[in-house]
Amino acid sequence: MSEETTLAQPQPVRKQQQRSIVTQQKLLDAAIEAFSENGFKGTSTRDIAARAGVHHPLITYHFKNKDQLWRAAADHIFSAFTRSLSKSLEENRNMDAKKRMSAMIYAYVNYAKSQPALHKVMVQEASCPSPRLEWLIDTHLKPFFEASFSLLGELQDLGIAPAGNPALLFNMIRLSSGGLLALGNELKESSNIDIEDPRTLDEIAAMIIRVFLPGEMPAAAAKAS
Amino acid sequence: MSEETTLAQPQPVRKQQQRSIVTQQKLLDAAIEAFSENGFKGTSTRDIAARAGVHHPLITYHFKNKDQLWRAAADHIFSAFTRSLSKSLEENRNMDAKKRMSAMIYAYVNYAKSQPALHKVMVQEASCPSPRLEWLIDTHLKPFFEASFSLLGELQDLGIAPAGNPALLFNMIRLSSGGLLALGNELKESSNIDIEDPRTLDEIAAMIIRVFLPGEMPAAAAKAS
DNA sequence: ACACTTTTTGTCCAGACTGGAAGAATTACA
DNA sequence: TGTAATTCTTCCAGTCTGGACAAAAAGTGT
Repeated sequence: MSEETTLAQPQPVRKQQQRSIVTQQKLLDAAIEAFSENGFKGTSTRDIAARAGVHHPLITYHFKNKDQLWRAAADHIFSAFTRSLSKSLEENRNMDAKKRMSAMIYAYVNYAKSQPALHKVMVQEASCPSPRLEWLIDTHLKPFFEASFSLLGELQDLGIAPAGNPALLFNMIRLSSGGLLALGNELKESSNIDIEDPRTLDEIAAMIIRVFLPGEMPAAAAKAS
Repeated sequence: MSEETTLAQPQPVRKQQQRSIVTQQKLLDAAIEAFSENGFKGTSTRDIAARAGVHHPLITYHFKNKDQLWRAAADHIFSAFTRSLSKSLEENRNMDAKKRMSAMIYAYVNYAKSQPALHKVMVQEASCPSPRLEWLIDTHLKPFFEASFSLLGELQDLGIAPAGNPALLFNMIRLSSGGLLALGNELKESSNIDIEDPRTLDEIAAMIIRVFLPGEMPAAAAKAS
């Protein structure tokens, strides 16, 4: 379920051809782009096919229908996202809680920049309850969120993060990074913030840490949390 | 340009009829709802008309076309929004800077709850540069944003708000309130946050103030900023 | 080289879409 | 009350939608 290739066909007798993998990848990339620009309803399968440089009936062939294509595309970016964040947590396993959280914030900001669709898709789907939204939350968001809540709780106990509902706090962090970067063009015009400038990304991450994790780690707890 | 009624016709010889005003209002409300759910491309004029309980050619009659209807609808909520925030600033003109900013945050959170379209529309339009986006920024966002930047700068000088680019800081505040509330359904599922509960709104506003305005006003500067 | 499978292409469909035309109904005002 | 402007309704044309299908092409494995 969580991997691409061999999505539509039940059990291929022969191995999947290279060109088929390429087509699927092109369709997924195009789908992410299109869906994040125009939402699910606002995107036509023909538009996706055109962006991918491919004939539109190939969508039916590879992904069965528009809904399945959406799921595959969302799965694609969200698993890459959680993979990237898990990796960051993994690499900093031995660091103290503040360093771990900071590293995660940097990872979040960078991934959100490279894939703003991540947040746009959420906003578009969050409008009204839909099977797509539910699937997305259960499959990708919940596990990662719950881990973050507890890490934040830890930081609150240490007096590093401000008090209050950690879930709320986490979502504010999430919006200050992912939500901010999703606004892209608007920020340039309205606030003279250029997210294309790599220094801006560091500035954003640094500010999030300054704002949401203002405390310092006590020397005693600096090694193990 | 900034007011509804008499949008399509050049100069009506007779005054506008009551039923016409009602129809326009119903169409505007329906349009806001529909556009915020499905984006510009994803919304059909027929859908809007159906939500408004009105025949679809009335859109042509009252607003000329889909694009003009979008502009009228956006104008509607954004001018109500800036009006609401200006009122808050006005009422607290004599208070100190922190109180003024706090009041604005409360106003922002409350308006974003009652009109989540405000933020959804921005995210949907921010995807790619569009004449609609530019118009929205120039007409409604920029004036209000610039006032906020300078108020925030003031708070930074007083050591109340964290240091850094005030424009960035302001946008984080904006996303932590408006962006958060736009996620509505998702938060309930993913983070067990119920934005329908009025206490949640207070909790959000209080947390934003705690996080973004952690300093206290110096006694000397408490009266005049 | 061959038969057989996977992948792509071209074409078609029924329904929904936008924008607009034209006439009927309603209302304002003298 | 009569009539002319305003508002609403009914229809149509041309385009786009998601999806279906057969036939062609390309690749696989023996």
